[in-house]
Amino acid sequence: MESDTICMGELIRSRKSLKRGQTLYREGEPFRSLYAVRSGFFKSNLQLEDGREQVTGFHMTGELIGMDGIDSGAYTSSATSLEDSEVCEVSYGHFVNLSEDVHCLLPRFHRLMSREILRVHGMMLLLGSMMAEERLAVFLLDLSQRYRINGYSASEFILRMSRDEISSYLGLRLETVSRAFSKLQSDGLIDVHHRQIRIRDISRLKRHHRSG
Amino acid sequence: MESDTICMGELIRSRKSLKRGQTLYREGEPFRSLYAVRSGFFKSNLQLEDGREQVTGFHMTGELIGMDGIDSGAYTSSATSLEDSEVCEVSYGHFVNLSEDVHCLLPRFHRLMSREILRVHGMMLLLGSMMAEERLAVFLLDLSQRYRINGYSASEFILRMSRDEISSYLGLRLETVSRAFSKLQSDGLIDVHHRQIRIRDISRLKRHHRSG
DNA sequence: CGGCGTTTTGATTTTATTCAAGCGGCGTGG
DNA sequence: CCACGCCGCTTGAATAAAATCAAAACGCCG
Repeated sequence: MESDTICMGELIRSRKSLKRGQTLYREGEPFRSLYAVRSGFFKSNLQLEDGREQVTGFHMTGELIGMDGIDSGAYTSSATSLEDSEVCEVSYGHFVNLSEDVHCLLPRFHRLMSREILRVHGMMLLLGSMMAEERLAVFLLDLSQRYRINGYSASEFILRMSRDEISSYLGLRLETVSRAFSKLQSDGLIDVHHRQIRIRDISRLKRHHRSG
Repeated sequence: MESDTICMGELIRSRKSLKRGQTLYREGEPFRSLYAVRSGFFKSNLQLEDGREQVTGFHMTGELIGMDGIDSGAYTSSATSLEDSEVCEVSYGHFVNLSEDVHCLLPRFHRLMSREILRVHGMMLLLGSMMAEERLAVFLLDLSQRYRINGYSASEFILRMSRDEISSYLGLRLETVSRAFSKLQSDGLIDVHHRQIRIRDISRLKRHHRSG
């Protein structure tokens, strides 16, 4: 095997650009690579035979996707870009080989997988025990925090996904999501104009998600 | 570091027995170990400040739990035995060291983490887009399959968990779960007597979960 | 300006929750 | 051994929440 730096180079070299709406990988395709989002925005979703769809996640810069393919060797979800995006393709085989030599990789990878488990456990809590408005409030707060982490405004941002995609992710119907947006606005917690969101009162929005 | 065999010995030596109702680890405790279930039955659950609880999983022989602690270094869920159980404690530190030498460990571990991600994505689908009876049908089919894998009957088994724990897991109320059990029974799909379950018509139960 | 896709809003129905009561097995103590 | 009370579960009736069906508003693009 070659030197670390070359391998490291290989690892991060293969970039891909995707136009809005393009699919990065599809449910059932053989799993070869993980993808680190460099810029842009993605959704992951599952399909049920009868046509029902479940959006399982939204992913932005700095996040790693494709880990669901490791178990069976085929992706179990599809990933689609919601705006022009760039990813870094990481060959899983290369990664495993490389991590034998480069010590710091493995713990980081494990933490990323663990974090995905946490996230989805949190989604179970949301889907299992929160009401519509609370779900939306938690969703907006989560987005807000992730934008902040990436250096964007935490209080003002543009939704990259449609109401329909939000509704699937939150286990609601499109109309219910729309009503919840309207309610949060009329309560003075947020401003909504189409996909433009402004959080007016973040602490009250957080409290919303306790007291219903 | 000592020889592989000694480490391997260490890795699997530390067994723990738990009586029914005992807690293996609690949300917030520092993360040190993963646990492989050797026998018995566990539940994992999250707590919300306001008292709401979400059961995030049920775990039986052969399954690995505790992976949610890797990211932050503290467990983010609690694990409780639902019957007298035995686990094998696996020090995460030891495991990582050992996996540098013993090649086969890492892929297996990654697959187990990946599998947990799959499982919970599936739960998102269930919680996000299925109705009460369908959720219960899917739950029973999943249990059935896991019992089969472990060499038990797939068509007759005893539930280790209460109606309340099932309802939390399925994002429903206890009463709704009870009604769903009764409905599946009156439809001739299953027999229920308290916690004793018999699946009468597995293929129809599977279809139930398509057509509602 | 007109048409299209997306979103919002309204009225109604369906589904699950809530509240309340009853059942039934099980263990305890008389 | 039986009666009692408790706990977990089931069932019923009323209520609340979200889904569904339907229509109107809005922004976008040609």
